[in-house]
Amino acid sequence: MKTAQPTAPENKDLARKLAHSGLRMTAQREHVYKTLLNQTDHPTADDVYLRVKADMPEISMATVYNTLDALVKCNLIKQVNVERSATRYCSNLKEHCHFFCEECGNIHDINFKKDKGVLPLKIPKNLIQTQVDISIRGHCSNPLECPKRTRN
Amino acid sequence: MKTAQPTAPENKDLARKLAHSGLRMTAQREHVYKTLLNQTDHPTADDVYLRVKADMPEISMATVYNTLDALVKCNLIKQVNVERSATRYCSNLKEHCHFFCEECGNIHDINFKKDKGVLPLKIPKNLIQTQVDISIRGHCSNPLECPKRTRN
DNA sequence: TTCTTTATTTAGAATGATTCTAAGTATTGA
DNA sequence: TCAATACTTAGAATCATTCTAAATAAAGAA
Repeated sequence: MKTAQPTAPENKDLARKLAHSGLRMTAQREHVYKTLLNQTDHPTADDVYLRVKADMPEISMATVYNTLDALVKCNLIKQVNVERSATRYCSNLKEHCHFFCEECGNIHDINFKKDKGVLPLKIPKNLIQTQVDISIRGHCSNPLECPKRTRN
Repeated sequence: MKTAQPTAPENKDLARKLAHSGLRMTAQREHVYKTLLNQTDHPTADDVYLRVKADMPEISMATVYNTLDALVKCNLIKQVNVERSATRYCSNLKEHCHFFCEECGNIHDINFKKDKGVLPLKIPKNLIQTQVDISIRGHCSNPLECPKRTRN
């Protein structure tokens, strides 16, 4: 295992935040993090793998996934699309969004208020929007209404 | 192939909407659609497969997927979580949401306005929200800024 | 130091949702 | 009744991700 350089200022910060979660600073983690900091696009795990591989040819895909998970847990990066389990379908055609319970896995429909407000977003003029999806994550407060789901 | 019963009123409606997209009414499509109409949960393709299979044991998974796609295209049902390609990561920790260009596949960060309004949602009291994700789909209006992406 | 424990990395296998393929079957319209 | 097209099917293929087991590295104790 290569030793990381914790002397650079951004590395000190990374090392401190990793340590706060009981994780060690490693050369692999440093490379993955630096790669993400330098990118303005939203790379996939495979993108990150290929970019880091240029500097560190021996890194493995598993390490990239492990490191991305670690960085997400340390609040150093964010995941753009979280839901990776099976796509779900519904026949409710009224405009609504979804509440996903992280404990039981159930999805509840949430209706919009009649006098819809405007979303507080600055959308650049060159981007034409066709659809807005709002999804809420959280949990059901009543345990009786939030039974642990058996199947995913 | 079993013949569907286009005499029932909801079947007439289904047949009409399918025909509007140049699709035929079949027993399989009728069963899949009826199964979704009867469910208040948000079943996965596999859930639908198992439920339809009870009435129609010979149906295949491929048909369920094909039918779900067809029903989505006819605006008869909706997909809850659309993004099935690789998860993406970003190091922008400011509160923001994402604009996904359906033409080039690029993702742009969209910032919130400073004086954030309240989302026009009626969230039941028993649901405790921890996170709200807003994602916008559309396209870049300037073709120069929206080059077709080569890799997914 | 030296030992022990624990963390990390790795290659490759396994998984799971979805899509593809090729063949067979049904329906339509000429 | 025939030809063209649509639809269904089983099973293979794909792709992102997770798992596994072994090897390596670092940290803390003696």
